Amino acid sequence: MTSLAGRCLFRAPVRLPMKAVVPSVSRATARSDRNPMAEDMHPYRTHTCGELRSEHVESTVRISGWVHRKRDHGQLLFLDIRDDFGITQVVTDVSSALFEEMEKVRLESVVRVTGKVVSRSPETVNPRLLTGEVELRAESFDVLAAAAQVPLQVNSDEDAGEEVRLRYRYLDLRRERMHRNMKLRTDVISAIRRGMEDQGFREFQTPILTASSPEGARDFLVPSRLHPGKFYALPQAPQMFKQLLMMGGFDKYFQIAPCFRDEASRADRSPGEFYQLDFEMSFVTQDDVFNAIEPVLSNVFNEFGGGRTVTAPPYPRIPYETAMLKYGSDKPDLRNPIEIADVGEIFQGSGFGIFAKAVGKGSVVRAIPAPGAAAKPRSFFDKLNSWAQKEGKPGLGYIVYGEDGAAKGPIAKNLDAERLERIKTEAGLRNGDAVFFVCEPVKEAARFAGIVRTRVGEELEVIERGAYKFCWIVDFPMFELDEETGKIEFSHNPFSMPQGGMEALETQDPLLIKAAQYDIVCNGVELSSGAIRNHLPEVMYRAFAIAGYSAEEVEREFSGMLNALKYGAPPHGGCAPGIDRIVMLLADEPNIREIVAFPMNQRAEDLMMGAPAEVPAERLRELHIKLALPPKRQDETKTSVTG
RNA sequence: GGGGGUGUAGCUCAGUUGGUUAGAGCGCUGGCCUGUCACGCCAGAGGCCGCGGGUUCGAGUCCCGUCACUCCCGCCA
Repeated sequence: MTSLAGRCLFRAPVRLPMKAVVPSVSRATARSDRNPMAEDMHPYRTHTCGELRSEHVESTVRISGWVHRKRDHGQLLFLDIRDDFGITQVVTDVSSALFEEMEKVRLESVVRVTGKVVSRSPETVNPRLLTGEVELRAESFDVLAAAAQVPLQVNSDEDAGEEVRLRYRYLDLRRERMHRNMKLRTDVISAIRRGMEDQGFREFQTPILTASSPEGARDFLVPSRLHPGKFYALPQAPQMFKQLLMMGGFDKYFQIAPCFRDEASRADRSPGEFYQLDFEMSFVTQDDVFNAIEPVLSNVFNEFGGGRTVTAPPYPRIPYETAMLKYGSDKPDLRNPIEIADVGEIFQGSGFGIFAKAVGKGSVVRAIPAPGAAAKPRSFFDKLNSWAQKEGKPGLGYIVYGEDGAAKGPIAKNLDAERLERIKTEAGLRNGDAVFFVCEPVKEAARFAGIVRTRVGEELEVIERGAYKFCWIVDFPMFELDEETGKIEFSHNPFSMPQGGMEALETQDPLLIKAAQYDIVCNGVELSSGAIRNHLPEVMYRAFAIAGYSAEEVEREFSGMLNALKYGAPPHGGCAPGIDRIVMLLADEPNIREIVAFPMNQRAEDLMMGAPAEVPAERLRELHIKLALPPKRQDETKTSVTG
């Protein structure tokens, strides 16, 4: 925390119209000593608003900044002047000719104050300000840029509505929280760059105007003036380019890569565009990839995580199937100590008919331990039961194991002692714990047990705070069955190497083949997915054939990539953690827009710049585009263009 | 595309069972105040209660529609 503040304070800003942003104290002092109201003083400032200390007392200085707050005592006036570096209190009184003008100035106006630094009397020192030991007695005052009444209060923590915040983002960015978040973001990104470069990665740029990719999300299209009827696409990720760089013989690539997807937004998913730490390495195994990125992430999280504990490398590696069973999710939050157990077999042929019958029909039973919940009142269990009913379930059965070891509850009555003991063992329960049950077909059982695990963890407050818990989810299935069409599809990235290579593709049940595909997860947030890539064209053809693509189709869709593979591609792999989500975790913000300077709103509109926007008919003509708008609103139909 | 929440002063919000002139804090304007640091005190301006329709003697409040913002599902290889 303190290192952060220090960094912000003394970092050299880029956009300031002078050489020495934080001029040496002695120089500034010496100058003003020669000529107190120095004409050769910098036109805007000799010091920043976060800089003045006791040692500056008696020197004449100049600061510029925004009027953060006014305290008008009638005969005595305080102005807090704010800039990127801090706040300095300026004082004047009625004996000064400046008093009237300073009293009138509106909040958020940009002003310049020249005057003498004076020390504050001990009882008026403000320990919460970096500059709180001193204040500036104004000897000259100018409004450099007057502010209109602001639509949101910069000097307040009170949350403004998001629409207002986005429309006036430049004001929102002045506020402390956004200012802190944006500085964190830039600092995190430069730390990541340093970390990657230290590991021997080189940063490359890849095209922004590229070809539409047939798989995955919808892409944004860019019309071509020179090629009527043809479109570029913005990259959803530089996936193919980074692989092509490997084939170009570069050993280790990375990029803070902009990615564009025309998909709906979520709180943790920004609409339109986001950034990935995209990287790729040649001649590597999965372990090599993990070993390369784990220290970079751990270092960044240790440096900027505000003292929270961080998983030390190597991170736990959890097979996909295990994750679905034990956590009911492929992005488990390991801060929650609860682990789900599979107990369907124990209910088979038991006296608890509902579960016994369902298991006979192929359902499974998952046990979700509730540590210490035996001490909870009946209402606790009732509350969870009615919550489950609201989620569309018949209810949420449970057994309570009392401190004396006796099993209680409606289900317990129908189970014999041996089964009750086996459940206790299988689910890792102790006396004083309770356990909830989910009985559903396997996929739904995993999903819902995962939700119950989270809910129970929250209710019992057993989720560890102050920690970043990382893990890898590995061994994703290569293919999956589309439930509607019954067809086999790639379950993730079609360019991943199937585990077992060609032999596996030719001899195994496709649905049992695992891919060399992995996700990195932190605190239940999926940071990225990655893979060891398929670098062999014949294996690629075979994999696509299983997913129902003919060789011709593959060649048509992926010709650039396939051709490159035919000229000797190194075995390679990589990963692409999301920068925005990393910063979100570090800033402890629940919404991704809080860590993006100029985000679009949920409907992918930029309210400040007015994007997207209609364009003049002339531009459309030039692009050979004719609009065919939906006949929804009358005022919109007018804009359709012929030509 | 679907579901939930919200929409009242420049900003954040309150507004009871449908009942007189719609309130508060901050900001804004004016007045008082020489040591505050979220300064304090007094006064004032500021409202198409998102918009349209309906029910009613009467609607910020109830109903229908619509728009906007937001959260979630679908989607995001």
